[in-house]
Amino acid sequence: MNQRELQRLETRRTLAEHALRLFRDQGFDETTVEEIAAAAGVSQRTFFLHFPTKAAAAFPDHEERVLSFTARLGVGSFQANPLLHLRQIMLTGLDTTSPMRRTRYQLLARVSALRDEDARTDRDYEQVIVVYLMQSWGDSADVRLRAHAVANAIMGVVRASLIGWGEEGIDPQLVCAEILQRMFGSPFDIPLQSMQPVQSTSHRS
Amino acid sequence: MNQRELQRLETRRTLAEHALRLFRDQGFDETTVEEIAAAAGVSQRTFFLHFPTKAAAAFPDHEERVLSFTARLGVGSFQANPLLHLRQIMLTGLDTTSPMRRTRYQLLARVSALRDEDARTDRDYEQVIVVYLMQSWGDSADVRLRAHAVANAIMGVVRASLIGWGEEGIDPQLVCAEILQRMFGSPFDIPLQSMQPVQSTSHRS
DNA sequence: GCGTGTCGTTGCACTGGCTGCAGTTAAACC
DNA sequence: GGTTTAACTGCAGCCAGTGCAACGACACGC
Repeated sequence: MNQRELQRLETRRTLAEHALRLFRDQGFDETTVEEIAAAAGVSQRTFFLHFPTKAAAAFPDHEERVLSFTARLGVGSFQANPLLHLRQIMLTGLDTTSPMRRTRYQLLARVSALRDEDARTDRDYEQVIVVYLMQSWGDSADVRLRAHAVANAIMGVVRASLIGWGEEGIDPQLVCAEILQRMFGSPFDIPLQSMQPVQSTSHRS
Repeated sequence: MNQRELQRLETRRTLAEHALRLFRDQGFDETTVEEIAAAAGVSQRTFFLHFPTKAAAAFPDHEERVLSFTARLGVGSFQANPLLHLRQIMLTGLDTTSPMRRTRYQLLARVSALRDEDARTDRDYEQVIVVYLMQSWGDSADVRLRAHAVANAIMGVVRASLIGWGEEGIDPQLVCAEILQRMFGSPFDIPLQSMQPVQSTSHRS
């Protein structure tokens, strides 16, 4: 690794660190980019060379996490049961060891601008999931829509679990595993394209 | 209705109309608030008296839709099967008759700033759904989390259906009904709080 | 009708996120 | 050692969004 690349990464890391700290200590709206840059010892212009928006500094590892997710999912390889595999990968991605991630999700509960950013990053995961599912399910407008629906549903569960983790410390893996199990276990573990329409609505009172 | 209120509503309607038209014709980023206001014959300052952000002008009926949704859901009344009732209300809310709504969802597919705004409005629905579900399921941190998860999952399906409608004209009611049926029909139609953890992962290949 | 208060609207000045551009410095390369 | 490259900087500027003081027309009580 170059000295240049090293310095660049260090600057980025420092910016993200101070950004999260300032957001937590004095609030998102009350923190200016100028302040973050000053705290990190660089100019405001440099901040925007590293992050496209102020909120993006709170998610500095987003890109590599998406890449890691894509790799672990094994887009390009084939699975006997893609949804089961997907659930497994989603769950193993929920590491609860990093205090920085915890701080981030605690902030999420309070700062709407960060929830916006979080929702934005989720769209990248959604795209990966859709591509992955369509490898197994086929390539049509109908299948694409189902893939989007399933991806949205899964990520909704994950998001709720993570916010619950930030707010109340509930282990996201446990609750997420249980709910996904119920959604995936049946009937979601068969390819949706092979499903027949359901007529009657049988349910208990 | 006052002449004043009438004029105010008319101004708001005109602003929203020109905003959507300009977004569609020349792009979101290429349209300034100044332009929208000028097209509607008012000042830029007035625009921000009617809408908090530029993007919000693309969703002028959001607040009343949430109120209508809340009313139709009957928050405050009790249902034998709340999830079944919720699904019904969500489906009847998917009216596909308004060309303006169609335009909006076509724009959603292209303009990320509007997807952000859409995600933001969805959080209001989520809140309503959570309150509604907790009336039936009880009031604890665990139940709240499950309610959020379910709400996110449902709205994910609805959102995907609506985008599919905008992009490819697929009837959102049909596909949404089918997928929600599969998620709700079983096992989601029993209160989650009464569910037992699931141990084994039985699935077909 | 008439005064008074309310309210939709306006202009202005200002903050702050974000960008384009031209330039400096120091590491990297040959 | 000279050239190229790239991280960083300063500056000027655009645009979204806000606070404030004011204006004018409508509403309302008398």
